[in-house]
Amino acid sequence: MSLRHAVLGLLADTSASGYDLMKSFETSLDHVWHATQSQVYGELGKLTAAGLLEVSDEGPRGRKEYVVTPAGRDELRRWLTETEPVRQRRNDTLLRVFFLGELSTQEAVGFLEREAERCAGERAALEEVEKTVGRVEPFSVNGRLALEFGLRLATMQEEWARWAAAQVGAREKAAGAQDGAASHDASGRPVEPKDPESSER
Amino acid sequence: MSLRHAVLGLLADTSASGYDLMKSFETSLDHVWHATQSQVYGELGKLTAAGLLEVSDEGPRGRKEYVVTPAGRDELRRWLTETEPVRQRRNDTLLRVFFLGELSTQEAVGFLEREAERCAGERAALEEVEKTVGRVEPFSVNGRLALEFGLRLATMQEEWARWAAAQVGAREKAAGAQDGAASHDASGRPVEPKDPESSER
DNA sequence: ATCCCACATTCCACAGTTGACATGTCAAGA
DNA sequence: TCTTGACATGTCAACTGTGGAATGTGGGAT
Repeated sequence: MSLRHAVLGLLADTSASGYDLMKSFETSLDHVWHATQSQVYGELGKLTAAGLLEVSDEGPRGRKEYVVTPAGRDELRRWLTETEPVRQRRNDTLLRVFFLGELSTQEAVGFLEREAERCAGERAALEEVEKTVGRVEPFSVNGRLALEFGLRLATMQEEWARWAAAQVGAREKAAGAQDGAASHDASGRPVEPKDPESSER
Repeated sequence: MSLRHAVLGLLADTSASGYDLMKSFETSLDHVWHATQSQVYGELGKLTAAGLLEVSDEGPRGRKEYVVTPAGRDELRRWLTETEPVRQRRNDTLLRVFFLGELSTQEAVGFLEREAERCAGERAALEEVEKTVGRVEPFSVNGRLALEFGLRLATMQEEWARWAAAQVGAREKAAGAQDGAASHDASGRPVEPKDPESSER
């Protein structure tokens, strides 16, 4: 559902072609709202049919320039002010954490350490973006908010993964001769207590 | 794709019926891997047809008890050790952050403050779980790792949202008589710089 | 005996996502 | 002139996800 709003939002200030929008999705929004060609062109058609967009111009090569209609602008505002963000309900890494008991402690620690390294790499990349942005041009004010989120998230995840690796590694030491038993909880089931929310927005 | 692995993982230690699995998804895994009835029963059929599960028992009311086959166990291990977690590529909240410029500063601050309150509530709920778990029964060792992740995530998100609200609010003050201009960057487009990664795993 | 709720399974129509495929045009460079 | 890569659009089939609906059974309480 938010694809339509992403398209409306991108067009809110500047009209653009489908191809331009694709570029925006690839460069700026890829990790905030990934969208494929099929989706974007499909959505443009739907939004136009629904009267939320209109074709403002046509150029060479079949180019169509889209602009938001007043109805489209209203819909964008309605979405922003009257609906709640949809929370994410799936997290592949955490799913795997639940089943780490299927692995040896060494393998489990390895998984968590790889995760930490991946996050460290991501944090470094974001820090690089932060530097570039500071030097090159006035950064989008809202883009900077999102960048900070990404930085804090990467940092948090890295720290958690390192902590988790240390926890799992420490269990091996404490378990000593009871390695097999210590990899599982009392019932051997990792799913018995109420699961913590790990939803991400 | 990970639904199949979630099912395999849940069955790895204890055989269960489709209905039991549904309960596990609802209670323990709902925020780690949400799954619907259609999906679970559908997947059970596919996994059984593929030889990764088998029906070990049948009971009253058409009950079928499923157990993982050796091939199923191998597939679970392969997934855990040979594939990387799929990263999330969409985040509704951050998408909205990109378009906060469409709102008044007051509205934008309101959005961020509501977000912070939601996260605070989530953190409180997780802390409650943490306490309950400490008192009631031995908590799954891996479940506790996930719980800690959820806590850190909620905390990080709350702090970020409060920071962001303060940033946006401070811009209003600094802008003073230039309120309209200050809500946008130089070009009025929130998407120009390379977007920070906000992917969540 | 009857009722009701939990146990238990199967199925549906629709929407969203993926990862391409396909075709055509323009403009710059060789 | 020809080539090539970017510009530009549209479409497809398969899969996943959603939010139910539907049907039937067992067992405990009244």
